[in-house]
Amino acid sequence: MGLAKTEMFTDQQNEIALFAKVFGHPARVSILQHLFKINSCVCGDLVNEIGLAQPTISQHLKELKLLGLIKGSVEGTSVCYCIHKENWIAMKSVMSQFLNQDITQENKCC
Amino acid sequence: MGLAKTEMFTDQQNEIALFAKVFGHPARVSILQHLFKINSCVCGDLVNEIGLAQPTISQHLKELKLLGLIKGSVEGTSVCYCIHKENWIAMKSVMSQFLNQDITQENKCC
DNA sequence: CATATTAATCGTAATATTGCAATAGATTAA
DNA sequence: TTAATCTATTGCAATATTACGATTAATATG
Repeated sequence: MGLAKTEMFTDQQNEIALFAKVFGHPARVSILQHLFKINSCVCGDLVNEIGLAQPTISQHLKELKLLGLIKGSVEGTSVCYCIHKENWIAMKSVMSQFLNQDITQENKCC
Repeated sequence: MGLAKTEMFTDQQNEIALFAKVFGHPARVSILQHLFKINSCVCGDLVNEIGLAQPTISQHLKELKLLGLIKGSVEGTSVCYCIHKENWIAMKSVMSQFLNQDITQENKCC
């Protein structure tokens, strides 16, 4: 079906999955790393940097923006995208809780 | 196309994306949380716990196993699945590096 | 205004993902 | 061996994702 049955999971589980999904494509990982590195950006740079077509990059940026992980402001004919730091920190908190579940006890089997 | 152009990204970027992708579905998030919670498991439990059909759960388990995040051992007619702790820690290291990129400097714009 | 520049949107093709019914495989118990 | 139990696999339908050419929208510049 291609459609996840989100209604049978908790809000927290769905939120984790949504964040993870957006990181589930190397182009978006690359975009975010680049934005962190140069600490400021325009879309055209990313097209050159990454090598996908402009509409493709634009679409990936849209998804990142939709989740609030980046923000963009118009600068003349170009758009300046950068990390939305407050939201990034909030996202990290959600993901860290998931990644750092208690791993100390011994398994009862396996 | 539905096909990511992985060849234009680094191994690290592709690895992050692969891990993230597997967390990109709430059923797999839920399965992992349940495995952490009870610290031992069989597939039948998960079918009752999560509410998806048995083949669906089995398929999600397969993906988690493929990435090495869980391991399963046959126990009679059932299979005992649990977190692969060493691999989980290794995965956490990769994901943490990505999530904890330097966020301290001020943006040059935005 | 006309043109250039840059990013967003639309439309579409190819592929991937999700979910489950039906079935097969494996193991135990009688 | 047969039946019961549990998990994996197959096959398929519905939806999602990815990528990009063509186009549009918005803003600057001459």
